[in-house]
Amino acid sequence: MMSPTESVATPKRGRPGLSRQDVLDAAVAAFIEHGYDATSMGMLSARLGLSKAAIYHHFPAKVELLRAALDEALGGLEDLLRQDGALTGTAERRLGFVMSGAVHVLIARLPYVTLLLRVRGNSEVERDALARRRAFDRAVTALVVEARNAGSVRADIDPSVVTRLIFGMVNSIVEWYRPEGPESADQLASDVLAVALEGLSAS
Amino acid sequence: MMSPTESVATPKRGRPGLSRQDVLDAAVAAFIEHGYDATSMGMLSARLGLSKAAIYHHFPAKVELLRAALDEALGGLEDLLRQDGALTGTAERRLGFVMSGAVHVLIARLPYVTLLLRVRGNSEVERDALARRRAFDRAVTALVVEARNAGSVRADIDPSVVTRLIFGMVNSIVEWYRPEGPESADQLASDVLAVALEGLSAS
DNA sequence: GTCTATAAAGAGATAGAC
DNA sequence: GTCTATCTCTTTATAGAC
Repeated sequence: MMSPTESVATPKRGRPGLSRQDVLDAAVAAFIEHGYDATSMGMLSARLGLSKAAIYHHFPAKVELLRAALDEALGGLEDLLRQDGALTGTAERRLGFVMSGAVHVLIARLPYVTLLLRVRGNSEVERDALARRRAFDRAVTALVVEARNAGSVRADIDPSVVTRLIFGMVNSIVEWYRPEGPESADQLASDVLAVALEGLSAS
Repeated sequence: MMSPTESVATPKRGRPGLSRQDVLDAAVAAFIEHGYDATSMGMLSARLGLSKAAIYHHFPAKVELLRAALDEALGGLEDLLRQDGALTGTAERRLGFVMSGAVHVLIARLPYVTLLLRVRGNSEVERDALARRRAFDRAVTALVVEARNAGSVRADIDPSVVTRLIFGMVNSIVEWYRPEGPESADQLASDVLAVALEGLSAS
């Protein structure tokens, strides 16, 4: 996760010396609470205990904070589709891998994915993110269609409706999951897979 | 839905004469696109072809537009819990009634419910709405627990996790459902019930 | 790496005319 | 029922000192 040369950022050198990552994390938390547009640089500077101007040393504009956050979320999802479990095996197993993997990505990058799921396309950066998200959705729908053709997914409901419902369920986890809570990521991923595949009815 | 005296609003009397409902609908559409806080009175006035000041004739403050919209959504959900199908019959049938009914409320009041689901509690009005929404969630969770004790809902997963996952699926419909699309509300409600109860696996 | 000061634009809301 | 004009505060971003 870190380049050998420790990259460009200087985690601690000035006085307080906030890192680029510190600034980004605070910004993402604020964007989630108030929405990106409604979050002012003044609110960020208050959270960080920094002047507004100092933030511009780390990021050249407000929108670059958003871009960095969304890229973090999308990178995780796109990596998932490139992994072995998403590419080899039966359609059913690949679909299960992607569903479970999406839960893990969502939890591992919770604030970034939360922000991604709230983007509505009100700027160029947001529209770019939406396009990448749609590409991910299309890949998953293709997987559902494959599994359906193989006879492992129910054929009485439109595949894109099934995909939307299942990923609606997965994505809704950002609304309530907290890392300090009782559920582990593995447990939750297994619960999601169980409910998605078998439903909530008692077997 | 209409009082006998046709209520206080004057749908058409001045010159263009926009009704209170016209203003509210335009405001809700804008709040959904940009978020409540990020929507300015100037944007609303531009959408309506009206001056900013004219909006204050219909609503005394920006926050009253939000209050009216959220009340519309919450009223629909609260009514649902008071209906006969939610109060009598087996726990399993009551739960099914509420799930299916929630899909119908969501579709019938799509913009209002969409707005409700985006509220984060950043003002008194939003916190009041969240409290009413939590009360609805608690009632549904209680229904899940009942159905589970009766043996009709799987017991291997925490009831509140099951409730959250299922209503995450239901609520996600606001992200993509369009009334002009191919799916009818009845069809979608039946699809949701099928996936929620039986899962996506081929039977 | 952080600060103060500032510019230029836009915010919510009100007054008072018609 | 809608308008113009205005008040006051906050917005993003920059300049330049330390």
